[in-house]
Amino acid sequence: MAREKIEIKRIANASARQVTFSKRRRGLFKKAQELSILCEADVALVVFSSTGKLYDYSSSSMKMMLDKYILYPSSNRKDGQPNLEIESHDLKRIKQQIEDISQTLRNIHGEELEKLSLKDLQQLEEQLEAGLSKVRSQKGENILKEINELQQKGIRIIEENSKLRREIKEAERGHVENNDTEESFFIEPSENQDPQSSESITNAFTFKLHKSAIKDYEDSDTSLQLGLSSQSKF
Amino acid sequence: MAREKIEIKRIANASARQVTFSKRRRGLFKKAQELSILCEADVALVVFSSTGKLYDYSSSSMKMMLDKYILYPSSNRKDGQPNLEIESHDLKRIKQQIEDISQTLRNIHGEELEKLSLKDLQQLEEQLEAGLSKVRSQKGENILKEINELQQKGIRIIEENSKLRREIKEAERGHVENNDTEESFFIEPSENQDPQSSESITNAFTFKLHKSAIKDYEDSDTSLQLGLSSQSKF
DNA sequence: AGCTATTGATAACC
DNA sequence: TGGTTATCAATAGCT
Repeated sequence: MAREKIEIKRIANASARQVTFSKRRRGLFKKAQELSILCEADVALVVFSSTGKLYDYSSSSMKMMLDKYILYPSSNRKDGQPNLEIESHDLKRIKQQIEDISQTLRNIHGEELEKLSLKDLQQLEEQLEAGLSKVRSQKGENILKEINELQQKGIRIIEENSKLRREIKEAERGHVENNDTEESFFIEPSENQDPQSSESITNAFTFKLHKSAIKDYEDSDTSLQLGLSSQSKF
Repeated sequence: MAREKIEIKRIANASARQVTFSKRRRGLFKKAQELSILCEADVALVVFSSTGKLYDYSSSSMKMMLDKYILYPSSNRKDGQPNLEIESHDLKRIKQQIEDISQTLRNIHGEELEKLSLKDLQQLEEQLEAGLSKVRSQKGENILKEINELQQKGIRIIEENSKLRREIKEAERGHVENNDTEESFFIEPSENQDPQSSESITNAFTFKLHKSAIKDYEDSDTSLQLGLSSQSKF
């Protein structure tokens, strides 16, 4: 219904097809709505584009429509046979799939293993080993990352610390009356006059953690867990 | 689109409404089909007349369409909120279950670990270790059980063997013509006249397996895997 | 995303 | 329902 008559067959040109889809889809939905209003009909329309996108319309709730459709007596149908296996059939299959997967999951957690053959157990063991290996590897990466971040943070704090100490020295040399107004960061200058504890508590902790972490990580990937697993996500 | 323009609202006259329903319904179904053909779209259309009569069309099978619709990911929907209210009852729960299980399963197989926090990874590792431990334990039990069965079988065959040998001796003493009609079981009597190889090959294998299995199982639970994992279920 | 010449759908009538 | 026809609505090809 336009400049030229077109044959009803797949439109070859993809973009032309997309345009036509948009236009005709709108028209179809409009007509569906008009029918439902003019004639008091219940209309449900579901369209999937060739790319899988969903468009739907229902004069009432789609749930009600589908229930109505599914429950429509098969004897009154023109297409005769199968009607409400719609739910039973596929839902059953899906439920079965979930059941199977759940069983696998239980097995993975070491439950209900009695039902498995030795072959199954062997496969399961290999799966778990592979997964465990990957999990540990990822954990290792995360730990290294965390350590790195802590290290960077430590370096920044040390620099800050040195800077502050320099400022304090200068301050002590001259005007003592300014001591309290000077902004202090992490380290209270008056408590850091012992040269041997020249790092703040925070710094000391950071680096202790760093050193032992590196060491512990290299020969055991679990020793740090308690200390680090309570950290936030990153 | 006709002699006069009409307002889109319920047609008061019942018979006029019925006529319009027939005509427009046909038009709607035609357009639905054209859309599906022209644009390679999947279209499903369900119409109930005001009297409750059902008319439906689907470019593919209606069952397939509705499944597709019901399982359409809620996140991709345009109508936003309570999307698949169709989700009759369990469907929502089932979908959620599938999501959860799939995610867990992927994690267990060591996929998509990047999204997990160190804490999550730690928990996952512990889960996998626990599961692995149980799987190995069960595998050990199964191995012992299989060994036991093989052992019992071996004993039975040895007894059978002895019995057969006794019968052969008796047969040799008397009527030799009966030799071929006698049923032989696992062991061909004529090939077992050497007293030192008095067990059949099957028996020998069984007991070799048994001995080494017990030994190997006690200090390593993997050495037997290749040999036994190809056995049938039991 | 608009425009418009055409085709297609259909309201009123039979 | 089914058919006819004057109109209105949808849209194909362009821009």
